[in-house]
Amino acid sequence: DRSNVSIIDKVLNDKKIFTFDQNKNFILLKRDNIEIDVSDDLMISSYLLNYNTKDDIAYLMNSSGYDVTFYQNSLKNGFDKKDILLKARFIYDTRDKYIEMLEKEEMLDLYKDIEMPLITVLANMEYSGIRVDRNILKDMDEEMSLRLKEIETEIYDLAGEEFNISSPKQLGVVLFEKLNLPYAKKTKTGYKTDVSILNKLASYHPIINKILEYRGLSKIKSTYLEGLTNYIREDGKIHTIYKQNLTRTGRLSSVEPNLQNIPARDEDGRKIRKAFLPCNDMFLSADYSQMELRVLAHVSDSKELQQAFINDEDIHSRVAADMYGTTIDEVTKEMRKTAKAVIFGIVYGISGFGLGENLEISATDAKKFINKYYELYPGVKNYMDRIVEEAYRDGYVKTMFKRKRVIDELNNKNFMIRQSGERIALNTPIQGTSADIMKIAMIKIFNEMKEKNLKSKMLLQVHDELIFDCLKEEKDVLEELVRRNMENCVKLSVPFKVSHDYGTDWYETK
DNA sequence: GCATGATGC
DNA sequence: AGCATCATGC
Repeated sequence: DRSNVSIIDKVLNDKKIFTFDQNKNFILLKRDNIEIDVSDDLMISSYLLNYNTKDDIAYLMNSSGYDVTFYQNSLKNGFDKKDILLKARFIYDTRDKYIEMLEKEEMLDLYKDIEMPLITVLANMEYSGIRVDRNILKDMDEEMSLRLKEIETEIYDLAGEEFNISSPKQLGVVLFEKLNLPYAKKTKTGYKTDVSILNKLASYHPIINKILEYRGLSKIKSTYLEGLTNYIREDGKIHTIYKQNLTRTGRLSSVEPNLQNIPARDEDGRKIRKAFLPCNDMFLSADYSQMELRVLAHVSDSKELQQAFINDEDIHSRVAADMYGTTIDEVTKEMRKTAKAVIFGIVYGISGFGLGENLEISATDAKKFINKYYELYPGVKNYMDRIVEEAYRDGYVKTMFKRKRVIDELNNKNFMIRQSGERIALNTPIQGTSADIMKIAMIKIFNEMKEKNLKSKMLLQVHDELIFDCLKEEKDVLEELVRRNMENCVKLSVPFKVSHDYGTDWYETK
């Protein structure tokens, strides 16, 4: 009921305000040009403290003895006034307790200096939205329908029968029983038919590449061409929602739609980006290069890795040269690719098995690469041993900015699950610290843009990348401001490097 | 509602 | 192999 909404800012003007989900409040009130200054948000504090709150305070309250209606049910059956009062009372009554718990966990700074200020930044990005041209998507969709129809016919011809290509179950039967192809691997429900399996089969039968193409194109059609169109609003824009209380590492997630997984690598898919357009003159995109590896170099205090970044070397080539005992100039594409896979493995908390799968070599050979890497970068090895030991001792790990993640997997009876817990312990401080730093950069950039009264807007965040809708007269100021804040908001033992690009659509903005 | 498989960093 | 979201089949 918005009939009395205009009195809200008068009533709340000089008060301290505690909320649950200020982002939602912000966007509701923004329509009436009301901006209130919120001091505490229970959804955020409970998230940092590892409570399961989702987007509904009912989860939190009902797990401590209340019986309030879940938001989804209230939407269906109407809101009960008593319920609303109970929730408000709960927010007010528990505020001090939650602040105390944050302080005890050393997360008060994280809460006050990062997560609370970030709410406004995200709400503004969501409110701005990004312009998407539905006609571009429609044209691409029509072309895609034709291509899919063609491929479909070719697949039926090659298979000698018609079947549902989108059903992994039916496809498995065709490939492994009818065509008798090798590498048949079972899942619970049938045969595995994912990319890695199909790639191995490509040289055995021409149907395989057609299936891979069909899978890729139908993903583009259903999720992006059709999916995105459904989210274009009256204003011609897509307004994604950033979830600030979901991931276990501190990253954001993006939903309805997810704008953090718009195709980038595959050329066919990448074309989707042509439909994303600026409202001002152009997009500016700025991304951290090798963010997680730089964070690893810092948290592990690996002098060798740090030196490579200080020298601004191509890190994958550097590691390849060291691993194979050559100079950087002698590194081949294949050597670099292997080194890159090993480095990824390190960031994800390596196992010989996992790396072997990825490189399609035996686990034993993969383990040799890993050992070689440890020899070259003893600091990284020490870090990995230390963080796993600490995780077993404490039951949790923390990021550089004290974000905490409890790892229950480490107490599991199952060896595989404990191993997975060790990988989580290795990866979370790296991924989480990167997320912390990106959040700090976003807040600084947002505030400085506001201070300087810039009309350009921050629109999207994709983990290590920010996208702005830029006015041409603000181009130079914005570019300098963004780079300076991203590179300098946090000082590590290695420099951060930010690269940027401009474009009149998102496709052009490499 | 779960499993599978596509997409991103 | 770490962290995610969405579409589809069954």
